[in-house]
Amino acid sequence: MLDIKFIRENADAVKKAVKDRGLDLGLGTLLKLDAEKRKLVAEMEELKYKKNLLSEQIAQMMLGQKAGAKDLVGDAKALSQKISQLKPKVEEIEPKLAEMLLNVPNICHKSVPVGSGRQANKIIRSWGKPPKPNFNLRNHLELAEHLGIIDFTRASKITGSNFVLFMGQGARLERALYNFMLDLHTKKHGYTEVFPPYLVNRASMTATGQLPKLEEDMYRLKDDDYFLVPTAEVPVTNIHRNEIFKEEDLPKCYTAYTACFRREAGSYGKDTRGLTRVHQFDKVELVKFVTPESSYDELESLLKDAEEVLQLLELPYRVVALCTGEVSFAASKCYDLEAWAPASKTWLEVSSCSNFTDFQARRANIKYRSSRTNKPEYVHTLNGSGVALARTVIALLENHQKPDGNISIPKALLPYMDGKTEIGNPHI
RNA sequence: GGAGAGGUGGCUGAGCGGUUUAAAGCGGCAGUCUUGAAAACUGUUGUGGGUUUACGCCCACCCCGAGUUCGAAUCUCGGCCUCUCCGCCA
Repeated sequence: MLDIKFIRENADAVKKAVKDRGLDLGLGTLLKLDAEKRKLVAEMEELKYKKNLLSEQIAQMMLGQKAGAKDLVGDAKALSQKISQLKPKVEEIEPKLAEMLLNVPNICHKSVPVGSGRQANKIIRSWGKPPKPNFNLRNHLELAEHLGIIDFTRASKITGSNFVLFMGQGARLERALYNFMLDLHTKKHGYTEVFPPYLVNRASMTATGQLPKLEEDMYRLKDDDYFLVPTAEVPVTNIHRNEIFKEEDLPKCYTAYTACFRREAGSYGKDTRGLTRVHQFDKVELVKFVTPESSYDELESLLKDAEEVLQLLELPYRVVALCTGEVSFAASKCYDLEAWAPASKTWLEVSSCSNFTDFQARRANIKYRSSRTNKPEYVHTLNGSGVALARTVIALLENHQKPDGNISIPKALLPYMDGKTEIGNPHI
């Protein structure tokens, strides 16, 4: 959420930012409602002031056992009535204004390329070389079937389409991957490990920006109005909702493994086969709470922490800076990490590293006591996948396959695979 | 799930219709004293919003939301959360 005061004073800049994202919001209406509301509130507060004065007089007269209080009570009553006539007008505007405000996106950083669509994104750098084998590569579906490590058919029987059932070495690989990532981020990169609830309430979802915009893409438990986490970003960022940090406690860095649940509504027909777009996937997430001055530097280091996962897994990837049209609603700047899948011949988005500046912090009311102003100021929040598993598994299978269809395990992962150097079909 | 108790400022804790603009203590900050520090003493000390060139003034906030009243931290109703006991349970 942007500061309404900021929008008021920088209307043109905000309008341009919204336009750069390819959105069309009635900012004029928002500003008009805001002005209208302030006028009404000022009027109402003036009346309240008078009423409070009268009440005080009445109190003193009653205590002094003086007569005449009755007349004043009548006056006060009249004021109360006037106030209650204004109240509904304000209450009509408030929710409209709040909703409009929640739907204004963050303003992109000046370094973000202006444009819309993937083609406007900017490739920052690439790492690793795609394998050039002298045999025919199998895609991840063929490999999964060959090795017997993923059973999509039975997953559909158990739940429905686009769910995954990892079996045997596949399940083992999944566990190895997130343990490896958690160890890397806690031991080498200094993040604190957390294991949060998988269900969160509406306030938490609103604070990180999933609501109200993306409600249809979330799994919701109607009896309790709880949501299944679409990413660990939600529970982990909300750890500090309505809190004030000491400046010396920043930056605060967390990493968390959770399953992630997404309905993927509106993406029917896209990536319907395999692991690319599934309703439940595993992810290790990185979340930071930092001072405003440091947030863009922290974004770069967050990105490097995520990149190292792919480097150690020996997966070729590229870093993409998203353009204004592609940066997510709550973010001011975002890098995607895309791993190369050589058989599918596609770049797979396995990580998204974003700086949300004070956008989430304002919604979530997360502050720190600044030594500069000695007042509570909003922190900046960042998060990134470190990394998302299902798609990383695609890249891992396709890049590390051998001519016989077995998968060689990268060195960094060996300690997590009981020393097994490859995954093979146990029945062959 | 059932019964009871409770949720007050950074913390402890009083107040249970109008001298409360929320007592007192602890903590924090500033000053006096001191070579320096501690102690002691003095002062100060929340958040959000509106308005003002500014000093300031005003409104709201005692878990959240409605209500009663001229007036609510205090009374009523609904919700959320915490603790204790019971039940159920991996």
